[in-house]
Amino acid sequence: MGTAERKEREKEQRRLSIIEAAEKVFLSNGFDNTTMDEIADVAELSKGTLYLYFKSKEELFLEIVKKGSQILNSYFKKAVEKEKNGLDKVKAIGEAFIKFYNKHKEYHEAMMFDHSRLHNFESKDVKAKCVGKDSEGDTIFVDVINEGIADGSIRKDIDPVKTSLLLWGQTMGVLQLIQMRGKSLEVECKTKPEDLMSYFFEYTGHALKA
Amino acid sequence: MGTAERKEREKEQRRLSIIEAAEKVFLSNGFDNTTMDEIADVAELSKGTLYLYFKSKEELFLEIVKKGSQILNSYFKKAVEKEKNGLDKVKAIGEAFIKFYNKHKEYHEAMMFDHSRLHNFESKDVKAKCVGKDSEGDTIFVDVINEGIADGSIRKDIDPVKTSLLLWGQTMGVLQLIQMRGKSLEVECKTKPEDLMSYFFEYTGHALKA
DNA sequence: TCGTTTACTGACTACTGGTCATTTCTTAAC
DNA sequence: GTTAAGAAATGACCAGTAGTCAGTAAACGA
Repeated sequence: MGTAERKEREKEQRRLSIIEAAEKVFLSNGFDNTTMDEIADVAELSKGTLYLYFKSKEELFLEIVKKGSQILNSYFKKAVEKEKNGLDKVKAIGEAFIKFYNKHKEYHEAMMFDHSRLHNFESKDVKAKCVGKDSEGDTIFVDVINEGIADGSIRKDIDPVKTSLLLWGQTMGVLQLIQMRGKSLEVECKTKPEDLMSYFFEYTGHALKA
Repeated sequence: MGTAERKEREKEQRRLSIIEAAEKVFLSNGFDNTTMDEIADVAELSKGTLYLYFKSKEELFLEIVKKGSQILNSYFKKAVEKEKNGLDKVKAIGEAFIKFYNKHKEYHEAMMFDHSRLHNFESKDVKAKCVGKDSEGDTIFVDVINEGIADGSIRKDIDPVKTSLLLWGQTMGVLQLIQMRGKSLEVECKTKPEDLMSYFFEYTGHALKA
């Protein structure tokens, strides 16, 4: 009989509905201003039940980070398809990042938060990506750089792995700077976030091109 | 009579001793794992007293961040003195950052934490620095880049202000990546943190040099 | 129908940032 | 030396919240 299977499905369904509820609350209120009781309310369950499905508040939060990084990843894949040479693909990835940042600011914020606070946790998707691998084991960044070296659009004396690490770190850093100093940038430096970003692309292009 | 002055001094002294106690606890346990009671214990005062001198736990924490960024600043100043041309000074600043990171990991961590979590607070020293100004109003980064352009060591078509913002953001980002992925870097990418950093310098040199 | 397993509940605990009425100490005038 | 006013410090207390667990309800199989 399919009872066991049905139960399995229902359990998974419940799990997903908790994540959905958590997503709503976390993304609109942030980690610190979200209570487990609130999530339980939205999920129409008691707090205790949440702990049957997730070990802790942080673990539940990580599910949202994971979703965000999956979305980001799909942006990357789409961006790469359109371009012909390696260097353009690198730029397209950068632009995809910005697009993601603009369309999903809440996800981005959650991912940043995770990045800087929840060290102790394992989030394969996010962790792996900055290392050049996404959740499916692809090495988008490294591949694209290698492609660029092969097709002559990227200079030959760079190290693909190190460079992909660098680009990831740099992009995160610059975005973080923009996110936090947005207003003071304009006031104190007369620099619009978009301008700084496109300057960053230009700079990176210059650093990589053959 | 000097009573008032003496009281003033004593008050300042108390303030400093609270900061000192807070520093010990924050730097060894981190923000989240530190309680105000613990700080009060170390300072040999009651918790209530802490709140006579500091508005909140976060404000007290910011004092530590401030100290860190003052130390960092002194590293920068020293680094710049030694070098002759602009590009070398930029590199020296980068190396100073690493030196600071290695010698004062706990401060660096505190500063990172502040950066990513305590948005709402004003920490002039830190905030201003990434914008090219330190607490005394100097614009070390921008100055150094301008110097490099003038002496011909840095290419003329870069924007000093935007570039200094970029370099700051990038450096923070790369360091953050190293700090968080230290072990997995070596395992998954066969890349030592130091190697990645020196590669970063090389890369930056290439991007800036005339 | 009934015993058993599974899912769920919500009152409870432990902890902690922040408050404030009360106590203790200091000072200066008499 | 005494005392009253003011300053400094205290710690019991409050409110909020992550996480627990004994107990209840529902689903199931016999």
